[in-house]
Amino acid sequence: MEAWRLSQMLVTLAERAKADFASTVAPLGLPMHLARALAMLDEPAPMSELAERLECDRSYITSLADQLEERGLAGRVPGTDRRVKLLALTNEGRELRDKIAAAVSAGSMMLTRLDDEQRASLAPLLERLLGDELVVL
Amino acid sequence: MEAWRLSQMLVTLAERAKADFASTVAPLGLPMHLARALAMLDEPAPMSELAERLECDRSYITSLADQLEERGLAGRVPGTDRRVKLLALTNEGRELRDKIAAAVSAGSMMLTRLDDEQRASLAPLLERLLGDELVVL
DNA sequence: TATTGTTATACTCTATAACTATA
DNA sequence: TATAGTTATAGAGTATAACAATA
Repeated sequence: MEAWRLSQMLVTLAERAKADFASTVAPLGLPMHLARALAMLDEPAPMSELAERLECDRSYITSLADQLEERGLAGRVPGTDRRVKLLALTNEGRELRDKIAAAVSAGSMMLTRLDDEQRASLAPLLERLLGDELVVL
Repeated sequence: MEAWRLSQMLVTLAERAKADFASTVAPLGLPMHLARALAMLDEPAPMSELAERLECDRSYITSLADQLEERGLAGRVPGTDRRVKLLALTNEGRELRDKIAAAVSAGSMMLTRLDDEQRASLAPLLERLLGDELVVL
């Protein structure tokens, strides 16, 4: 069955893509989950929104936020609704986020294994697979 | 940067593909890692070979083998080298493996979101991304 | 009463190190 | 001495449930 074989490859690729990303980011001193969180903080976002975008529990966002704060990469700022806290990158956080983007662009599997044309044909397929949901790291 | 965006999508897809596979397989009573192991046991294989193919430590294979045995899905059989143990599917294991393949073929993201032509163009790109290593679930 | 974030806790997956048996 | 598998243990990542503050 073709779908079965594709699924097998996709799951294998999933493991590999994560390992690839993790090892690209490790030299910058970041575990993968923090790098992902950093990458989606272009603008301050409510913690509950992060939970949605990362598809994880709110309590885990608390833990991520604590770790980002400890490292001086982000801070909690109050929202207008006083129950809400926004997570916002510090200058240091923004710098690191840019370094991550550069490192991944330079060293990831995507660049080393595919040429321009192949990347161009892969993009719309990935978009389709990801569906209409937000495309976030 | 295009590579950066593709990497972001790929990591997101990685999470989703695994969740997709896991939830497809869950109704059959199997956690994902056991389903993966099952899928690569077409023929009896030394435990150390499984460790290579799953890219994990040998000790973890011991744990997987224990779980497969408890469920009556596979058994350890001695190899010619008496240090080696082969892991081999039972009949029950083979049946379940076939059910998994059928369920994934019928219900996975690959089928529901892509048409035949798109799947045909995705396959060679995935192969390229996976490189020359074994393509295994 | 419903929602946001926090705390405390526990579970799953996986690795490391030390060990046994065999080569 | 080196290799295959096992055992005991530990860590990372993440979830669940109960809770406080605010709406």
